[in-house]
Amino acid sequence: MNYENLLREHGLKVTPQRLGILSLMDQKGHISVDELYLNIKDQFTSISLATMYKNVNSMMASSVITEVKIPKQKSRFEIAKEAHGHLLCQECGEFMDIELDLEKIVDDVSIKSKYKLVETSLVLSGICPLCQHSSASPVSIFPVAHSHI
Amino acid sequence: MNYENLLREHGLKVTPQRLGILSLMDQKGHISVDELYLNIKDQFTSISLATMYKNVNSMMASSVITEVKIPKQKSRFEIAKEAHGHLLCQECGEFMDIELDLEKIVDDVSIKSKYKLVETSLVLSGICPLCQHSSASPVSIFPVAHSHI
DNA sequence: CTGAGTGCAAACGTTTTGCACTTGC
DNA sequence: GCAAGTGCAAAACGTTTGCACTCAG
Repeated sequence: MNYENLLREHGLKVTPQRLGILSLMDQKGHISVDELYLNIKDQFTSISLATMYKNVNSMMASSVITEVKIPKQKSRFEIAKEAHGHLLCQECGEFMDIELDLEKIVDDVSIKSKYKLVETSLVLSGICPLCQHSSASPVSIFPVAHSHI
Repeated sequence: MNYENLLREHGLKVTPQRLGILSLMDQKGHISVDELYLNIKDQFTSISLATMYKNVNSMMASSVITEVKIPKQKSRFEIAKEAHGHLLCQECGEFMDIELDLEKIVDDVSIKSKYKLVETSLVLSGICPLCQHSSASPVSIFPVAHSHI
């Protein structure tokens, strides 16, 4: 993915900090502001949290990235892409995209409500296959558990 | 609805404050902590915000209420009920429940991902019928706009 | 060159915590 | 009577802002 063009297309200046943020976001898929900050300090030792927030906010405003709000967790951010859903393991915190075919539901709701729908946000939560078997541990709340390698 | 039993069934003590919170939540449907606090001060002049948060947290922990996270907005809380979705007008902030038939999608995702799904969170956002016609105002961000009477 | 972006410190709003007091059961 | 809940003030967060400096275009 070409982050420079991505930024330019949305009218934002290209800075090393922004490139770092986007590349990290692209690698990790979904990431919270503080994870982002912790990780990026390796490359930009003097970057400030304020800069992180300013960039996250400006990139959200220009729709370069989007915020994913997850029940009982802090928001994560991802590079904007076509509509899709998210799947969360409540045990180990694994979090992934899922393809989504909400057309039927969206059409149905549009007709009944007469709303003009422009955005959908779906998060399904449950227990991933690994957590179902391994350690039938009761209430482990993240962060981190086993690795899904 | 019988709030006293609701609390007892979930192992929480019945206090006037909690009854007030639940009744308010029931009336308003979805409400944020500070709206809750503002409204409840009429009845409990000396209630503290800390108590509000403690109660919201304990009732969430015992699944008496659930949190609804909405893109670009503060969380609202509602009394727990069967799975359903939410519909938000981005213009005026109208927010309502919608019936949901996600069975097909949930089944599909379960099979493909092997997750055991236990929770779904869906928010559809768009423009309500009234906002589509009335004032084609550009970027009005809430709170409050016209009344949907 | 100029406006946008950066970094720092301070300010802000929200949520949590510790502690003494009160209340539900 | 005792654990749980309440209220207050203080602390801890997360996020934003103002300002001087730097850098991208």
